[in-house]
Amino acid sequence: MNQLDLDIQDAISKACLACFDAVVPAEQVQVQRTRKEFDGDRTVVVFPLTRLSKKSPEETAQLLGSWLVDQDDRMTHFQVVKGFLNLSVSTQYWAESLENAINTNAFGIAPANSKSKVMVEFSSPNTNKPLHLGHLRNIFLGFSVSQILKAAGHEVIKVQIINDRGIHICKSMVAWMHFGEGETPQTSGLKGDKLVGKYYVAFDKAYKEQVKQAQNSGMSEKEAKDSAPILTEARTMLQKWEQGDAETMTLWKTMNQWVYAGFEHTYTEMGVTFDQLYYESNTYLLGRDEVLNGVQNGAFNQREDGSIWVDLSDDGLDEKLLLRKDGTAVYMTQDIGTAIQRYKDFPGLDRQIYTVGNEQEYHFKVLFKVLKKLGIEGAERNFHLSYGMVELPEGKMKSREGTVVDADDLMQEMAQTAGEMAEELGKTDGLDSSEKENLHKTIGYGALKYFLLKVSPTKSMMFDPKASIDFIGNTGPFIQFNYVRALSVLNKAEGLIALRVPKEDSAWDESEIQLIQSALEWPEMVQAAAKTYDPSIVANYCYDLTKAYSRWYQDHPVLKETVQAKQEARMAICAICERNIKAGMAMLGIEMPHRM
RNA sequence: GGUCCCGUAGCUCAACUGGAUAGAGCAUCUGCCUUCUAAGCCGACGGUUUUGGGUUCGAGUCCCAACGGGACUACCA
Repeated sequence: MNQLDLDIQDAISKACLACFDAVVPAEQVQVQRTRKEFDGDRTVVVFPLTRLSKKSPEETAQLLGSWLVDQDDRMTHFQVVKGFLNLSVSTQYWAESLENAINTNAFGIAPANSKSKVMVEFSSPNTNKPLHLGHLRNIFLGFSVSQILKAAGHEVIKVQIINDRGIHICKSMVAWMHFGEGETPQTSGLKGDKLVGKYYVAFDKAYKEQVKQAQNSGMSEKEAKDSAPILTEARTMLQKWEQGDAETMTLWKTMNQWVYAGFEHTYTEMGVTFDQLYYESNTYLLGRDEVLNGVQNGAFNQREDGSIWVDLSDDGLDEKLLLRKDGTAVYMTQDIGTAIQRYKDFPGLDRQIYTVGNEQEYHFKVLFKVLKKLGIEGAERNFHLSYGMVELPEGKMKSREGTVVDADDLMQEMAQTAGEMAEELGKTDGLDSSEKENLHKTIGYGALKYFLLKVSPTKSMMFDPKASIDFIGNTGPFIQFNYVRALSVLNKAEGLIALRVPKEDSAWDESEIQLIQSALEWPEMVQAAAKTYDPSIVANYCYDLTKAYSRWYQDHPVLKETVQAKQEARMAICAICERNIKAGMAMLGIEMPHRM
């Protein structure tokens, strides 16, 4: 909440005491921006106060209004509509606030490291197949949230846990040994993750054939599925891996390196980086001791067969397995170990944010409760940044059915479409080929990121590859385009018009005062987005501000304006919009072009 | 069966966390380039917020029920 609203709350609280002899805590006074169809800038909702004033809503509002206008010289006049007290704030106040904002370095951004240290985990891929559309939502969300938290003053550590071990990797390895003929990314010209993914598919194909054959020779389906020779091979390989067999380890390392190189390429294209990587092969054994300690402390209980469970029925959850009877780890065991390890790796870590799909909500509820039972201080502050599935028109993505939308392909298509459109509109005349390529990527990737981030994370969303992503309307490129226009004005005005904010009423019109108010809401938006871990708040703010700017831009020329004060006022509007939009889009991981 | 999400214009999404006449974009129709970039702007069309109750000055928002969609409920990861 901004200072003006706080002051109004405070004043209303005092006014209630003075006028009605009633005690109203300031924070209970509802202050909001006045709807545009009414006269005024700020609205106080007086309905809740009528019980104390013992007067009608209109009468109450009248009394409070005159008291306030009398006391606070920022208020010029007021109007009462039903139970709403609409206050008009002086143009001078808005102009001064705008001046402050423009003179503030990085307006809306809190000082670095002024708040607690947080860790954001996102992406967290398997190493047996390439990244797809679902990963894109995850990665953009996680990255954006970390940028937002940083802007809100937190120290942020971006991590991913790489799921680099297990039966799925062994499947790719076995298939490569059978069918690969020594193929490498270099010899095949394939991206490493694509190459490994290709053998994962090859495994599945061979496996299905073997199952079918076995069934044809009279075996039951279950038996056939369980005893397919190629699956047995994969299992054997997993055992060898766990024993540290040298040959297996070498192949495993080689193929994983291919995948990492492939992922790295994709992350670079996205503009995404990590501060620390965790590998499951290093962490999957962590956690067992923690669980055993928990048994000692009485936090968990061990059954007769030796398996260890946590009883969360008091928290409305079930009993949950933490360690198998043979003493081996389950997913939860590993996550417990990894979480604790991270607290050790980063002393002073306040909390961890896990960007993982909503199908794992139950898992994380359990994890946080378990951490609490283990005595981790602040475990309840951890947050599962849960997001809905990205659905395709034909239903869910299924890698086996070939309905996955590949991340690299999609990004490339986006850039290509942006290029075709730019060409058609004659936007890229005079640019060399590498400048063109960069511009097309900026626009195409911007459209994709914005599309995936403008929706609230909790909602599942529809993605139609043919129709979904547009470059006009409520889109990333729309925002980029208007940013470029603002930038263009500022560049052309440089040296001609001073960046100076005039205070007199005659310099401003109503639409400009509205724009100033929207621009001044920026810091609150950053805080709100950080508090709820929700980039869509930033995305929607950027759009709303851009839309308002674009409307205004249409009939408020800057360079051609002849009245100096008005010209300066318009310059200031362009400047603050340009800055806020750029900062907001940066938090979404979206670059801004200089022309388009 | 139990738990959790979701249901708003033909489609994709908003609605400042209980406030005023529910807003944008797409699609459809229609105007505006001799004007700082038309990937833009103006206008029109489009709604019983799934349904039925309840809470109160006031409900898309909170509570209950029903209907519809999704997820979870593995000694898988």
